[in-house]
Order: sequence, then structure tokens, then C-alpha cells
Amino acid sequence: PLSRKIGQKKQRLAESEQQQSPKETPPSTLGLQRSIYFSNPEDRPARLGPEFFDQPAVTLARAFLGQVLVRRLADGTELRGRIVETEAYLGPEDEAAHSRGGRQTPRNRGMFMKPGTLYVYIIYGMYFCLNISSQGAGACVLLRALEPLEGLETMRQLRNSLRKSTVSRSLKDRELCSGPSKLCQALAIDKSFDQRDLAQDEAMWLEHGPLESNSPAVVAAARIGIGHAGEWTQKPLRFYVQGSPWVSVVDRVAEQMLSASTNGL
DNA sequence: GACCCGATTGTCT
DNA sequence: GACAATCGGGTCA
Repeated sequence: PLSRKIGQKKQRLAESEQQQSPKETPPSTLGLQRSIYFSNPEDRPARLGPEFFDQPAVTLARAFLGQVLVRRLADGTELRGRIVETEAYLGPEDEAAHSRGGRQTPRNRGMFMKPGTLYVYIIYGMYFCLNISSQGAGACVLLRALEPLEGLETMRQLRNSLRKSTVSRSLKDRELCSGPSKLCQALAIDKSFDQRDLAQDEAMWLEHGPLESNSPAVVAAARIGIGHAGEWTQKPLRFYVQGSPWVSVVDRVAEQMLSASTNGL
């Protein structure tokens, strides 16, 4: 049974590699590439370039909200999701960051690379989390939730195939991308994306969201899952679109504070 | 090496 | 709301 299990695992790994290897991406024509790299109002939205990522972690975490993450699979399928929830990790001084105290290891190297560099790490031995390096050494932004826009059935398949439950009930739309590791499953993002450049990569990029989703009301709340980081545990470094049903965890108290401040109380 | 823990998720109560 | 799953990587010897 064990060897069979390993065999299945290897097969899954091979499948995901085949699906995600950059080499497998059909050599795009110059025209296609140009339309990705250069703005074309008639065609597709502009891809966000290196300058976008070159801002401090908190600013970038807020700026991500409303933008659209695009994942292009090996077969050309494009998956799209609007970013609705992020967390900022500030670098050496941030006790909750992997870069706390200036720790730099092979794993977290992406955090110290230029803004826009991806930092993908494995959590709990079975899940991935996707971060984007920001301005500031060791600072980055964690993507926590997306509103799925395009390719929902593919996302559902990717999420289902990675779950072990034999009774794989169909997942609701809200369950596709409402968590840092869920969105990695739904967009087929794994360790192979670590240290790649979101401003340059052919398999994944960021597009400017529509104007209406450009400056949503934003809730600032405590970050999730960082138990023992002292004062840093409570700092409002998690940001999400107020009222969005696609967010992973809603913080009622933080929202009350937001509405109180908007009402001038 | 040995040991411990985790920026999570799904399932069960 | 509690808890198991599962293993890479950090830390220390």
C-alpha cells in the first residue's frame, strides 16, 4: 500500500510538473508577448510591471486589492482571480515574518530578492503559500484570497484532485480561492514558482483590475495564524475588501472600528 | 542526526 | 470549536 501511495504521489507530481513547467509553455509568438508586456487598450489589460511592486509592504498589500492575478497553464488555459485579501510582512523587525531578525536561508531567499519576486513556501508539509517580495529587505506580501473570475471549472478540478477525500463533493465557488493555500491549489501554484518574477513570468502575471474595483473600502485587521509573535500578533497588517464574500476570515471587530472611523466617531 | 513546529485545511463534534 | 494530517526546514547537538 505504501509503495502504491508513493507511486500515486509521484504521478501527481509529474502531472503538476508537466502542467506547470515553463518549458512546456508553447513558445508564444512575438505578437502575443507584446500584448502582454505592452499596454493595448483594445486588446487585453496592461500587465503590471516592476515599478508596481517597488513599494513598501503595507502600501503594496493595499495596492494589490482589486488587481487581477492571472495564471496561464501549459495548455494555454487562463485562470483569473481578483485579489481581495492580503497580508504584509515587514522584514527583520517583524517577529511574525520568516525574515525576522534578518534570518536569510535558502528557503526565504525570495523575500530578499527584488520587488515582484515570488516567495513560495511549503506549510504543514502539504500546502503552499504565495508571497510577493516588496520594497524593503526581507519584506513581502502574502496573497490570502481571490475572487475567482475566469476558469472556475478548472480551478474546481485542481482543488478537487489535490484533496484526498474519496467522497469529493463539488466545491462551492466560495471555497475555491478563500485561503492562501486554497488559491495556490486552484491556480496550480507550487514550489516551482519560488523566486520567479511576477513582472516577467510567462505563466503568471498581474493585471490592472477594472476601475470599479480599484479603490474599494479596505478593512485592516490582525494577521491570521501567527500565534507567538508578541506585539506583532495584533498589528493590523491584514487587508481585505470590505463586504467581499470571497475573503477567508472576516474580522467583525476591525470592521466596527472602520465604520466608526468613517462615521467620524 | 534528532527534535520541533508551522503565514493551513478539512472533517468531525 | 477541536483536532488530525504530514513533512520541509530551522535549530541545536
